Amino acid sequence: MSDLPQPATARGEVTRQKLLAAAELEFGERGFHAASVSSITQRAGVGQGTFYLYFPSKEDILRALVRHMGQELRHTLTQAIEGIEERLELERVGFNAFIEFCRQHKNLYRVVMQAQFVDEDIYREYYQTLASAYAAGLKKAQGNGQIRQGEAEAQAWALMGIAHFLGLRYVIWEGLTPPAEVMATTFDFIAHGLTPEGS
Amino acid sequence: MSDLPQPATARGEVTRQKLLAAAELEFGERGFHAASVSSITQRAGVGQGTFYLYFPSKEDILRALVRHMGQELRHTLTQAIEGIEERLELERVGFNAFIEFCRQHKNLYRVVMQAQFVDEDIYREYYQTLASAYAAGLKKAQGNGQIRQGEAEAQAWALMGIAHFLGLRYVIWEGLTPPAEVMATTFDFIAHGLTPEGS
Amino acid sequence: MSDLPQPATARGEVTRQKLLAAAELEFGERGFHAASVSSITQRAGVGQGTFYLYFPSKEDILRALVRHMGQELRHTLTQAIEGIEERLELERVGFNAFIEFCRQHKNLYRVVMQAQFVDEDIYREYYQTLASAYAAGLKKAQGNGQIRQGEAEAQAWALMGIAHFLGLRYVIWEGLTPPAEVMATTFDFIAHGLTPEGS
Amino acid sequence: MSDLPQPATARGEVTRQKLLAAAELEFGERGFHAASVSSITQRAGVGQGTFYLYFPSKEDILRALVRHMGQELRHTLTQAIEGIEERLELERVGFNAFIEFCRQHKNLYRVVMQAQFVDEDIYREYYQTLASAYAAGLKKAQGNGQIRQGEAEAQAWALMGIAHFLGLRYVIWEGLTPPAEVMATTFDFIAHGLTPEGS
DNA sequence: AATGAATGAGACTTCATTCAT
DNA sequence: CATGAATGAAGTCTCATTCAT
Repeated sequence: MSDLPQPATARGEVTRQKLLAAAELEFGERGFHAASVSSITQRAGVGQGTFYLYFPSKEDILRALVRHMGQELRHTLTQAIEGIEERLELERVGFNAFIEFCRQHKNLYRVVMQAQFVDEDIYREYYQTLASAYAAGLKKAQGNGQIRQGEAEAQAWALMGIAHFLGLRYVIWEGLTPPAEVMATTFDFIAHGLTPEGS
Repeated sequence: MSDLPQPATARGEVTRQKLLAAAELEFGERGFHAASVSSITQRAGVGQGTFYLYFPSKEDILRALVRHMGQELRHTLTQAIEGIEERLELERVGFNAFIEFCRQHKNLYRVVMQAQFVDEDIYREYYQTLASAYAAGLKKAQGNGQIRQGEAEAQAWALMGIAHFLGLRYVIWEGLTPPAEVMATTFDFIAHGLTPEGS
Repeated sequence: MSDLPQPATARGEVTRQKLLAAAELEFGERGFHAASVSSITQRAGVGQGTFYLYFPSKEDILRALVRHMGQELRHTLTQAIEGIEERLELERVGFNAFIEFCRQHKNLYRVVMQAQFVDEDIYREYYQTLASAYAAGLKKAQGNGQIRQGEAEAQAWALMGIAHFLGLRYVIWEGLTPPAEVMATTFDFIAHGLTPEGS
Repeated sequence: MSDLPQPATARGEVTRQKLLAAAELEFGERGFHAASVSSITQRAGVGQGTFYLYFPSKEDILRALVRHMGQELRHTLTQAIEGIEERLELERVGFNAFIEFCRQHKNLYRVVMQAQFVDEDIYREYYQTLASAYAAGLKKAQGNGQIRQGEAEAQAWALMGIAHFLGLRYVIWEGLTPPAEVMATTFDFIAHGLTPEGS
């Protein structure tokens, strides 16, 4: 019937980006249900009808947004840790990069959490994609003897949980980079938690 | 208008509990917005109007529910760890108790997360109350030399993050108690992360 | 089926009066629709169900109230003018009595006006009963040559209009007895308007 | 949320007028509370949601309607009496114009009276605006020696009361222009009531 | 490619009334 | 005589989506 809209023009792409940016703000501030399509289009500075030229429905823009933010996050982390051999150093840098990402995307948590009630799959995909990459790296580090042996999947989710909760507590709620002692204690915890027995 | 409705009879209390239980199911399955008051009352087996005899609004029953579940969780954990002196043992038992609580309250995560978009305060209160109690225990254990020194608050949030994410990944999403290796790896991580330098 | 309730006991009559008094306040303050039966019973200090022991419906208590207030008003006016022979003097006294009645029944206007939308007949009855008695008196005064000849009905409604609007403007809206000059001007107007040609 | 809806297109203005006209009929026939928004939109021949494009709430359309009818009435009266120098002649013409206005706006009384229970201010404004203009004219006529000295405000409200009650009794309730004798008696009353002592 | 007026389904909430106690 | 918990009909208002321009 109606093909999924994928405007090819540059002008169209600009409009699409404006809508995504507006949606991020609206979903973050008001939540998915309270954010109306009209508030999104107003913020984007386009007409209400224009929305449906780019997204088939309000749910779809949330899906697109979660995928987009997931990609950005993974891209940022990948860039940050590129070339780092030492695994614990990599963890530290990755953690810092995540915190910084949160600082620049205050709406990340709320957008992703809302997705759960709109499309459970997209929500799981967001975390699972992250976790798979994370676990793969840890598995390799286990192979190198850089970190403690064990279920890499479990380590990945545990580390994600730590980052998530500290990000929530300090960055999202208080708008701070976590204080130095918090960071120190956290790394102390992670480092000893991961360091192999004999080292 | 704004009289807090509180029918105090025994019959009334039964009705209130039925509504809370129905709301937990509805909010868990459908999410706050998709769950209609009428679906809650139908599930509770009472008339629509009855709802408003016990809760001033749909938002209020969510608030009540989050507080209720928070209390139940804290009560369960407190019971589980009662009398345990050794801190790492306490962590293990507490963690297991949390996992078990998740298994019995599959809607916990979804209910609590929804609260964020209805009443941010109640959402924060849920975690902060948990974290404060957790941090207090850790502080004491640091004093005893049972665990590594550091910012107890940071340790608490990190440990909560680990439990939360493993609960999400294994219990909520897959309906399992985490496999033995996962538990083993996780505790290995926690134990070494917390154990003091010299031990 | 259910006979119109007419409790014979003294205790019952007390309750009925409490309900009528409460209804007068509620209908006056909030208007018929905004006034709930439960607010009336609360104010009367009786249970909600008790209401229906005395009045078949919310509309019925308004009907009863309008009839009641109409009777009181007519009774008050009748008492006030009793024995006065001179018609203009009677008008003055009656007018003053009406103003005083308004002062003591601030809700009169609002209660009566609401009746119009609940039961047009009771509303008309209120004014027509008043007007008939008024016109009869004027007719007689015309016969005596005390006032100008003419359609007594028209005179009655005109005089009622004057009293009503001055009562609204000064008593109901401002809570005052109309200032002396206002009263003087008004009577000047009425007196000359009614005095027969030759006098 | 609270943007005042004001579609400015010509098509929009037509829709707005249709809604106002429909509301006048509905409020007049059924009263404010019994008149549902959906009955108004049905009568106007538009969709239910369209209502809220033009009026923020059901209360607001009543406010707009009362203001609108007040303006129309004042405009009609102003036109009718334009250029008339002799004050008593002006009163007669104005009175007739008012009666004619009532005949063409059978819902005027009911619409205005309802306003009292929705927004007391708009109700008072309606009468006060009328009364101020009326009193100003009377004051001037007093200055010219055309009418009896006195509190012009009191005269204005008395005259408004007369017109209102005769309009109610004959036009609104019976659908008639008041019979000739009624008009004659009324003017006789007014004329003598206003004519200065010595004339 | 863009617009924004129009739509109508659907949800929360209130409240008159009933009835078992 | 009195009560108050329970009911369910009904109404206001929001908002995603469509379509003619």
